[in-house]
Amino acid sequence: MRSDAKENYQHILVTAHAVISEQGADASMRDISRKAGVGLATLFRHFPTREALLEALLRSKLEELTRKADSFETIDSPNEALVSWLREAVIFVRVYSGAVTMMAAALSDPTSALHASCENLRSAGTRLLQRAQAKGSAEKYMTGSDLFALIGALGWLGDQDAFAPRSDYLLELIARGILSSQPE
Amino acid sequence: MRSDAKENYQHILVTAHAVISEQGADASMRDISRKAGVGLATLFRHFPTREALLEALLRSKLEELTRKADSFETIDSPNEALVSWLREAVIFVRVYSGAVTMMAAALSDPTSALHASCENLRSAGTRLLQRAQAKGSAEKYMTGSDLFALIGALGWLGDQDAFAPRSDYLLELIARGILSSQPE
DNA sequence: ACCTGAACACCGTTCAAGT
DNA sequence: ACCTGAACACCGTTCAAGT
Repeated sequence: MRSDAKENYQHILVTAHAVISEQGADASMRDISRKAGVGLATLFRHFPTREALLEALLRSKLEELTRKADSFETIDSPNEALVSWLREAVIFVRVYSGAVTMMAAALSDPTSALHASCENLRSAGTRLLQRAQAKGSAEKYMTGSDLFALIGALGWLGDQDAFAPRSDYLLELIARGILSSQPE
Repeated sequence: MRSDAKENYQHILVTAHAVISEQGADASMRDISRKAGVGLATLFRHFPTREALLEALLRSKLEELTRKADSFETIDSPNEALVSWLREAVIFVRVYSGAVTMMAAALSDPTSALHASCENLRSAGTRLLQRAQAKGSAEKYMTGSDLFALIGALGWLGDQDAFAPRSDYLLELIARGILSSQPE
């Protein structure tokens, strides 16, 4: 990549973070390019889709969350490990309002630039869930996709002004639903 | 209203239902007006906002759901009454994809044409919740807004292709979270 | 190799002009 | 009283032309 292109790339990322933080994941691409002081076509060559831009913005944080899932496996209580990671995941998907809906769409669209990242997140959670099913009290019919779905639902709650103040309480309520399996 | 205006009004509603069923609650207003064979300005005079159009489309079903909440109060088990109505409510908010997000926004916007209808839905659910808290095992710190929030979250799940097939299972899981209060 | 402005086909909103 | 076409300021996408 030529050095002017590299500068543009970085500058677009910084500006995009600022704009999307303020306006949400469906912010105007034109607006981002204007505020980055770059031609609109330049933005689209670096990031051919909105998903590609979001993926670049989220990549490092997604990897961090995946690593965290691994490290949480060392927590004594499998139940507590699962719920603690769920809390972290819900905080993460709320970085940008509307991001979680885009991530959910990416899961069922293999051509999305966000698809692989979301798959990784799902499989990271799956390991914690399976441990809590084997050695804890997690619902035994639940899948990694279900866990992702609940992260999504809680993220959506946090995006709604009317519900955001109660999202922590509702996370704990849903956690009780997850952990309600009876020992045999 | 002049008779030609009345005809337009009805015809717009029928067409809007068809278009929004297919494309979701964020379908193009221009597209609706074109398919209704009516000037775009005519659509906007009858329904000054998208919310007003949605409200007109949902009104009768919303009233039906409110009545159903009343009749469910006669069900013996307060827990079962609450969860049965929750199931009905989740089915209802899924009539149009994206409708539930619009309803959530309407709750915290008193100027929205949908605001009153959503308030009514919330208070209908609140009565069933309070009965299940007093005589059943519903979470005692839960509010009517929380119940609406969970309906919204489950509706959102149903709007996502990746999660829709599991939304019934996840409803029952969340229902367990709601009913997990221990008798004292 | 990289960037840009302009064109294209859309969108919601508004309003002067028609019947 | 009611309707309409056109204008306005947007949007994402594409592409010929510039350096």
